[in-house]
Amino acid sequence: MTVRLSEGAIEVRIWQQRYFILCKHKLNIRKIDGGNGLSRFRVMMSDGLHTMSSFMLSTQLNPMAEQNQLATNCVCMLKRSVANVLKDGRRVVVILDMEVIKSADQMAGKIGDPTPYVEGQSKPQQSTAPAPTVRPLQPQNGSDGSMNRPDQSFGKKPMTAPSTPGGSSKVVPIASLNPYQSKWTVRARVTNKNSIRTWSNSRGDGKLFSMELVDESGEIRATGFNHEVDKFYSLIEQGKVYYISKGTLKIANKQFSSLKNDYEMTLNGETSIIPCEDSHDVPKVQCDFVSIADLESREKDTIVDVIAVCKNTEDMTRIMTKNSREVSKRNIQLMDMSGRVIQLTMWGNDAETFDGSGQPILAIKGARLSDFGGRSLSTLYSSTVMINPDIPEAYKLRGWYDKEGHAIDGQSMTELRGPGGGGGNTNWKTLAEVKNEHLGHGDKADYFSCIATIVYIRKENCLYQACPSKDCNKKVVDQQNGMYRCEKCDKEFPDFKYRLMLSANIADFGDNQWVTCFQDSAETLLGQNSGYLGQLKDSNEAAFDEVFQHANFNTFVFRNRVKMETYNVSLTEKNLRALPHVGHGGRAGCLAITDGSHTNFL
DNA sequence: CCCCCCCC
Repeated sequence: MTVRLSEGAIEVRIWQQRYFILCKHKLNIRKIDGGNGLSRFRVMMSDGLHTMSSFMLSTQLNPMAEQNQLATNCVCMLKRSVANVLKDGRRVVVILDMEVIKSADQMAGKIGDPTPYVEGQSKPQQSTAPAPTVRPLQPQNGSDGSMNRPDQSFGKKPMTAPSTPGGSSKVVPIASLNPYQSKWTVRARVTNKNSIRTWSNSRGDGKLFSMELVDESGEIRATGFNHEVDKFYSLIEQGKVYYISKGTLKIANKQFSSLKNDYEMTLNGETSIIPCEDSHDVPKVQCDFVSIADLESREKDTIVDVIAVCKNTEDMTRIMTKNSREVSKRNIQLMDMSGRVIQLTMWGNDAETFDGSGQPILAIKGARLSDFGGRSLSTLYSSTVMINPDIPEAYKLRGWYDKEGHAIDGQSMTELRGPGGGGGNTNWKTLAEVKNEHLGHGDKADYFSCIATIVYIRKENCLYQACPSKDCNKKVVDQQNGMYRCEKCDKEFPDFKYRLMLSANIADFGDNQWVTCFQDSAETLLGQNSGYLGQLKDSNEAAFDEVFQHANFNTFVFRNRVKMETYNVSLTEKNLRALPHVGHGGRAGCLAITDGSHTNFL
């Protein structure tokens, strides 16, 4: 079986759908702009007449080289590439996709007697226009067993860029963007636009927003900082299509993005963004849905796309994060055609506004898989939650659920813990075990439940004056002029709200332990709300004391978080000392009350 | 140049 190389292709600079024989490849150790140490392979190829050594493999083709598919004398067909002239005039062809159609051992050796191609040495075929004069070669069809996949080059129909301020740069597919080329335009749909965020760290501070762009070739994340936030943020509408020209491309940090692209785009001073009106052909979000049943075998913390029926919606709750921020949270249960169920936690605005009535279909792009309760999902800031999306998978699921799925309970991937959760894996401990087993001494907090009796509650400093704003519970400073200042909100208020932080000593048959109870559990323990207690404290000390007396010797089921914590013990010494403090630094979330014979779940 | 993504 003979192979015909694309003789002359190097000279006329036509790469796509052309056949080359590989002369050698080597690891290029030079780091590219913004590179993070990724290997880059440089390849020398011959078209039978000439050799050219300035082919680069895009990083997604690294496995081909690493797995030794690119041995000398194998024949390659270039499917997609981007040609590029560097500032010093050298030409580089970045190979985005290629196929080895003949391995080296199928070949007798090199083909022809090629000589190194020197720019300008041969008679130029075209002095000005780079347009091809040779007709495209037909790819060899399957007779030699090679696959004849359709060219994946971009766009079936001709694409014309609008006259952009920077001149007419060519519309290119997102998949071809790379750090070597700066003059390009993509025509892309904004599938996810994140709100403006500010940061402040040792390297400086500023603001940024990011968005996700999609065209039919692929997707990429784009970020604008500071000046570009002012310039572009308000122009961009999620779901709309834009011509975006010029931006900086750098290696994507996969740790923070699930998008299928090796690169990310940064909008810069050269960037232009122009709305595109006729845009129906540009695809919407691209998802790679994983069946819920398959989530069992996926690694924790991976980012996945899921489409499922919202089978059950729990009420929204507010929780306190470790950094004392209060945030809205809502759990829902999702089921798909695998018949399996998984819990999804949504946060913030998503949690507040979600309406699960009518059991909608949810498509979530970029949810994070957690191992909580076995397997569960959580949305991230970068997740896209689509309700009843207009895609075939959604209609299929709707039909399935209405016909049969609704009757299935569905085995859950998420085992719910704690009293009332139905799961049998509550981490019951006696207080002695908590100490002996050094719970809370690890990197992460431990959680345990116990049955214990209140033996003492400190009433000193149990109430504090907190910021009255809805989502802030920070202690305020009394300005002694009728105003109260919140440092966190950087505001003064004419009022405050009372909140509880209670130290209680609890005991079981073998030991006792100090625990800290925050607002909700403290109110449960005392049987009064914090506002009323605040009033009592100022108006009727005897009644206030009575509440604490009354709370003593009641028995509860406590659900606790335990974590060794450090805090400043002495401000009088010159050097602040941080001493470990075996902690009740956690939350004694009282989830249930027992009177010894009954257990009443709250 | 970000990269926070929370709670059980």
